[in-house]
Amino acid sequence: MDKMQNLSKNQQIIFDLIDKSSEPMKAYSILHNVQKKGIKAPLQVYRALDKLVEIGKIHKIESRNAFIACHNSSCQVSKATAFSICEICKKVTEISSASLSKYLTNFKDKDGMKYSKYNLEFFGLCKKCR
Amino acid sequence: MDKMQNLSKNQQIIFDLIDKSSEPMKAYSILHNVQKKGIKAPLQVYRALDKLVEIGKIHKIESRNAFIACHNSSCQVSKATAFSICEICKKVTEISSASLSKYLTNFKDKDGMKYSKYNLEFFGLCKKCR
DNA sequence: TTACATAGTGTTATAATATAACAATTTAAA
DNA sequence: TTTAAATTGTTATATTATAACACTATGTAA
Ligand SMILES: [Zn+2]
Ligand SMILES: [Zn+2]
Ligand SMILES: [Zn+2]
Ligand SMILES: [Zn+2]
Repeated sequence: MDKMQNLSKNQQIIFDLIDKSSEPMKAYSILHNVQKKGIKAPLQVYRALDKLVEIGKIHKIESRNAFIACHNSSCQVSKATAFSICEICKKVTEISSASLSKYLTNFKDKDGMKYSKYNLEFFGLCKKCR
Repeated sequence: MDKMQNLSKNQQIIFDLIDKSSEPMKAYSILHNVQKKGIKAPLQVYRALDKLVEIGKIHKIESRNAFIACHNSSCQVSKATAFSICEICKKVTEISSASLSKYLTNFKDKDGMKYSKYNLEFFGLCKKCR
């Protein structure tokens, strides 16, 4: 539930790698980078990724099949995520906007349904690429 | 730009199938269903899907790798999409909310950046599954 | 009409992403 | 300490998506 829990060996290795990376990392690129540390099979990577996503240490960028570390302390453990994605340089940034998360968390559809979770991906050109 | 343009043979076959479906369809399930109509290879499916997405006749549900027909005449040609997804029955519905699309289309991040496109996926339980 | 450009098709092969199944080991509680 | 839950290791396989190349249809403009 919180992000303080201890990670297992593989989880820690993979989290450290993603956390250091300046860009979202793909599963097989992660695999490549941790083979020298003894993680040899895709499944070992995917299992760690699943857990890290579940506890909110990382997020999956669905449109890119890639993973980034969460740097947003207020993000509700992977339950409410928003990202900006540059269509040229592919830079991905987690958006941390109280008003946006408030708006979406409270959003009700036509039937009055409220949602327990959302993922939002914005696309455009980043500062550098404009 | 508009949705009125003529579709090619393969595009029409694949659009008709997705449009008739009550749920999002996956590429290889589509392939399976159109083989009797002469579409034999994955690439034929993916090319049609790419085009249909581009012109806004269908949308890709990124978290599911599946495709649904657009039934939202006001949706800005795949540039601004929102869906609700039931986590039990997997039912997916395109959300058509003027206030939501207005809010997101006008959303500016901390640096004042406005985005040209977004995709939002809400998760929860649908009416039936609650 | 002809020439040209653009979009679409068919095909084979292969790349990239992700999970199934099973056995063993470690860790955390009761 | 015993038991349950989580994690690991491993092999094999399933699923999703693209590369490369040759050919065909369609629209447009001289
Ligand atoms: Zn986060
Ligand atoms: Zn950029
Ligand atoms: Zn739509
Ligand atoms: Zn449901």
